[in-house]
Amino acid sequence: MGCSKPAESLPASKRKRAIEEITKGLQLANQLRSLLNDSLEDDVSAPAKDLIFKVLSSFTNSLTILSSDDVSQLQANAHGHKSESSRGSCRNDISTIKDRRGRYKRRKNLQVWIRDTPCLIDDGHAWRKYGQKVILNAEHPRHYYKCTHKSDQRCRAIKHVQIIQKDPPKYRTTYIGHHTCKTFLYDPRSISDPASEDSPFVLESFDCTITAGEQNHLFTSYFPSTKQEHKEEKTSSNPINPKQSSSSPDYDLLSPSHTTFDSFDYEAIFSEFGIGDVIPGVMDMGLDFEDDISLPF
DNA sequence: GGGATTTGACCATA
DNA sequence: TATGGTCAAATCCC
Repeated sequence: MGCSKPAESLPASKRKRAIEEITKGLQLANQLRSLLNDSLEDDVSAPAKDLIFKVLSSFTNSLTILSSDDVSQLQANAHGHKSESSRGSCRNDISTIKDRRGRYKRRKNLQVWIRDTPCLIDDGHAWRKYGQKVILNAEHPRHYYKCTHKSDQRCRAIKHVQIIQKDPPKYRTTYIGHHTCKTFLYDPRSISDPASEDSPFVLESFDCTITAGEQNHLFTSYFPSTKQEHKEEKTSSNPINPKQSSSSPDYDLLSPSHTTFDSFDYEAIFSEFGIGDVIPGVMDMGLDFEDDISLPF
């Protein structure tokens, strides 16, 4: 998470606007980069590309700085929140526990990130599956994951994974809410939490077959592995069902050093290198945590 | 034995 | 009321 000091003095509304503007700038810079890629010869466009690269980096850093206080705010606001782990910890009152079953507040208006990928991706966070549901008119069930650190660090991030297309394979991963856990195993210089991303977006058609050179360039400094995630993805041919045995070619792509990344940098990196499309989302940006945690915007 | 996954039941929302 | 989201006991696996 950010080593940079957040823009704490900035009012939430202004900060939100600033982020929106920067996000817009990021998109425009991306368009410019695409134009440069299309229209100019390499030797001519190299300086321009370099410039664009710096502009994109600058926007990315700005977003990181502006967003980096989300977690501290969340944790501060979460003070006094009833412990998740206390739920059901006392097994001698089963009837009481059963009575409470399913009593929860459904999350809504959370920030959402959607990724459509031809293979499953390791986002660098540890997830625990907590449910699976057959979705109407969907060929494959949806799988529900929450952050492993939900109980010990009250991290509220969850994700849903669903196969939306079989041939060619297409997985839709929906990230909901921000990671508030501090267990980041990655290089803190490079990694920012999804919490840093202030604009929901849809990533479409991420190409898992980028070259090794590109992968090294993109990921080498970014990602060691998450033990649990790595294990999960290595031991499963069906990435959505980790318990099944493994030999899927798709899954071979999931070397953690190559595919582990955080969503925010995911956008930044792939924007910068022109891999995959970043499409701004239109989803509600508000937050409505069940324990009244709220982001400043 | 402890942590992760499975799965049926319950609840919220449209 | 149908559907999706979450819970938690049972089960599995290392």
